[in-house]
Amino acid sequence: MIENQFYQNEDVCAIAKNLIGMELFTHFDNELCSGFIVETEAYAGITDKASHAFGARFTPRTQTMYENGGIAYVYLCYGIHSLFNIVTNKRGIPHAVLIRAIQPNQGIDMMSKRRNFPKNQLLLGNGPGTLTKSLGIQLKHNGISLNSDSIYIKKGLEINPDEIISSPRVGVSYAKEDALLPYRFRLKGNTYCSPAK
DNA sequence: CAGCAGATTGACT
DNA sequence: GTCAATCTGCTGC
Repeated sequence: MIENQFYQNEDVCAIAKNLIGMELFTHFDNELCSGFIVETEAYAGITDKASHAFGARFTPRTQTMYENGGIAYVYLCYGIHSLFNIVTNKRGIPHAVLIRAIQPNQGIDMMSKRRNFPKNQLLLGNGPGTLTKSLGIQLKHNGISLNSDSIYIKKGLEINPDEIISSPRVGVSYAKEDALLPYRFRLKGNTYCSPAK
């Protein structure tokens, strides 16, 4: 089990990187499912324009991000898709790591069932909206502890730091401000990563 | 209070 | 490649 101290580190990017290769478990309705995290994205709260907490915005929806690290932040995007985030840092600092893709490991039958048996298993976890559906994560799990019986994370694959690719959203001079925006981390050569945008 | 954009996905042209 | 589905929260009237 991962200690709360890990989640409450102030370096959200380091956490996003360390989460690569870890195994995410869900235990709902007596069904155990898990997958290795192969792609994450760090959201550095108030300095990240893409974050809902940019500019220290505080709404009923985002208040979960302001809690202590180590809980889940499940957000409904476009009214349809649940996005699963891991809240990091300490209370009052809205940092989070979005899980963008997983590689299914345990309970694949159950995940397939939830997704209505897709032909390709890659589809089970190759996007932030699809992995939540496969694992059974729903809006009502917003704010749940990541050390609970329902959702928890363990050390999974041993990852060589060389195998983790980080991709800043931009790398050019015309957008200095945006150069600090979301850091994406992915497992090199892993086919389960989400579609690049 | 009406209108719009967005951390997305999947079905259809 | 294009577009609808559909919710939250911001902006402007």
